Parts: sequence; C-alpha cells; structure tokens
Amino acid sequence: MSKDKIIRAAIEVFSENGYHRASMDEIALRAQVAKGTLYYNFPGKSQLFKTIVKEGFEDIMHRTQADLNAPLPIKEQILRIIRHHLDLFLESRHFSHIVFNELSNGIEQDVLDELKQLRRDHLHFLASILEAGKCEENLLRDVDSNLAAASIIGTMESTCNYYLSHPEAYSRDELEHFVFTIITKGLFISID
Amino acid sequence: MSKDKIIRAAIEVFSENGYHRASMDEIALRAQVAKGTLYYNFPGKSQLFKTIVKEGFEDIMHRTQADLNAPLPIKEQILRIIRHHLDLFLESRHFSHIVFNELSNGIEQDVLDELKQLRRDHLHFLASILEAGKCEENLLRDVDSNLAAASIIGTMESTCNYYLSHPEAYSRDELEHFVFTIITKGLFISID
DNA sequence: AAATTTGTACTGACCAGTCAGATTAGTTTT
DNA sequence: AAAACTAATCTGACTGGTCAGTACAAATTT
Repeated sequence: MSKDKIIRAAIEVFSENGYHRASMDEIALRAQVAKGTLYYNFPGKSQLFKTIVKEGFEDIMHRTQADLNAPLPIKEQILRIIRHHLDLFLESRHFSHIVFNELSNGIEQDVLDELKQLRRDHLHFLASILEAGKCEENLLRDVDSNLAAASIIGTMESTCNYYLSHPEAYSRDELEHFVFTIITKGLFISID
Repeated sequence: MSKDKIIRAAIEVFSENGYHRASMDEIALRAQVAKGTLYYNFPGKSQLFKTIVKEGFEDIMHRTQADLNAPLPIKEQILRIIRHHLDLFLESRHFSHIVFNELSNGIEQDVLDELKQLRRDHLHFLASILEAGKCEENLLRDVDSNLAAASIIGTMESTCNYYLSHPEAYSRDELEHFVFTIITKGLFISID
C-alpha cells in the first residue's frame, strides 16, 4: 500500500512549501510513486491536504489527552498542554504552522469547511479542559474559555517563531516557562 | 502617477487571495491600469508585495507611536497598543494576516529576508515600549520583552480570528478587554 | 521631447488532474 | 503445481489551464 508513503511525503512537502507551492509531482517524487498513484489513493490535492491536517490535529489531541487522564490540578494540566503543543511546534514548525494556520484560499469550499471545523474542534478540546478546571478549582479567572484557548495557541505559535529564529537566546525550558508564566500570570506583577 | 492606484488594488487582491493566488493580471484590472504599467512601476510581483507589507508595518507603527507620544502609564500604553492593533486586525483581517504571517515561500530569498526584517523591526518596536515601561514603573514582570511582544501579537491574532468567526458571541469592547486582561493578568486569579 | 501609460500579443514555466495500458496479488480452474 | 483469470493497484506521458514576465509600437501626459 502506497498510502502511508504518500502521506509521509506529503507532510514533508506541504510543510516545506505550504499548500499552494507544494506540487503533486513533488509529492509523488518524494514518495517514490507515480503521480497516478496519488490520484488513485486520494481524490485530489485538497483531500490529501485535509487528511494530513486531520491526522495532525488528532495526533496532538490524543497525545495531550493521554497525558491528562489522571486527575491533575489545573495548573499542571495547563503546563502539560503547553508542553505537548510546544513539542509539536518546535519539532515540526512548518507542519504545525500549516495545521494551525493555513486555511488556504484556493481549496474547494467543502474541504475548507472541514478544515475550519477541525480547528474549531481542537480549540474546543482545549477550552473544555479549561472549563472543567474552572469548575473544580477556584483558581481560574472567569473569562471565556474559547478565547482563552485561542490565546494560548496564539502565544505558543508566536513565541515559538521568535524562539526558532533566535536559537541561541533561550533554552527550550526557558521558553516553556515563559509561555506558562505569561499565560497564567500575565505581564503585570500580581500586586495590583 | 499610477503607483497609488496599483498599491491600493494590490492590497485588495493580496488580501483577498494571499500572495500566490493573487495574480498580476487581476491587480492590473482592479487598478484600471495596463499590465505593463505594473512592471514599469515595480520590478516584479514580490517587490510589489514587499512594498505593501512595508507600508502596512509602517502604518501600524506610526499610528501606535503617534498615540503614545505623551507620557502615559505603561498600563495605558499597552491598552493603546492593543487597541490600534485590534483596529488593524479587525478592519482588514486578511491584509493583516498577510502582513503578520505570510512570509510566503516562493518569494525570492532577498525579498524574503527583507520581509523577515520588517517583522523583526515591528516586534522590537513593541518590545522597546515594554522595555521602557519596565524601567519607569515597577509594574511589569521581568520577562524577556521580545517574547512578551511576540505573545501579545500572537494572542491578538488568534483571538481576532476566533472573534471574527463568531461575530455574534462578543462585542469588540469585550474582545479588547479580554485581550488586555489575559495579556496583563493571565488566566489565574491573582491570589496565589 | 521626455516620461509615463496603454493594449495586445506572446513566451516559457508550472501544475492539477486524466487515462489507457502495465504490473501485481489473489483466486479459481485444469 | 501450473495455467488462466480477475480485480486492485500502479505508471507516466499527456492535456488544458494559469500566470509571471516580456515586447513594443502607439498614445497620452507632464
């Protein structure tokens, strides 16, 4: 079965080039498979892309979920969410940029809608963890959990980009610590 | 001079389509100008794109700077930074997505480098405001200002996207208030 | 008269998607 | 066990379309 080879190659090529610049020829070449095989296994470029994004989201959600099964204080839960997501962002920067950001124009509307839904699902996954924590402990500020989740994702993405273009400036642990601090405690010193 | 017409049209077309899907023919059409005029005024597509991104950054930086000239408490400064940037993100979502995110592959390396530099400059602009605030008031946590600036940008982008796809859920003021709260105070209730 | 703009037509490159035929693997017949 | 058959899988040359960039003679603007 060539499907796996194709997916592996497609992840590479989409990650390196983004959706539009990734060509089916390049993916076929990289997968050591004829172009026709791509179209035998997937109806088209955008469906192939969707498959990959879907797997990306499922992977990060499963990895995170698996680590949160035991009952943990919300503080520790947030730390682990950050840790797992930083893993993804740092290990495969381009891939995760695509997964989280690239809802590229020029994809058929129905596939685009599915991609948007996947993003929403992931956001709600994080939001529901926060929401649960809000009920069980009196530690979380009463803000909208979806916005809070969006803000966590945005912070991670943006700081990872900076981190990756200044590799000498910080360690991975410092980055993790920074993200945790800024997300949980904010910029201001607590003594108001 | 057709330059202005071209730039206005190019902003529209790039914003609607992103870099790759924006075509020079479409830009010419929209600017009511012959294609040749595009190439008379700009050496090529990527230089035109660069010009626009540059103006976008300059615009937001000038608008923000102008509003911070009077000496203001850092709290107010951060609020205004957020306000101006939300203006940009909300008024021209796609344009700002391009300006802040699209460092598209498939642009000549030298132009790409210039774009990256523009992003860095903008980040340092925000970071230096935070840095100055850190010295003058004892209100800001001692974290790296560049990471802090990156985190502000990331939070704004991510929450704006969510906001824009759920237009009924919040008002613009609520969004602004949320971003300010999350950035300055974080998720946790201050009483540790 | 110099700079700018127009319009049209053209080139060369790239690329998503197609398709008729080749190959492989699995099954049935002899 | 070999031969014949079948369906799934794979191949790669080819098609049609798009688009950046060019050419240039004529018109318009400054």
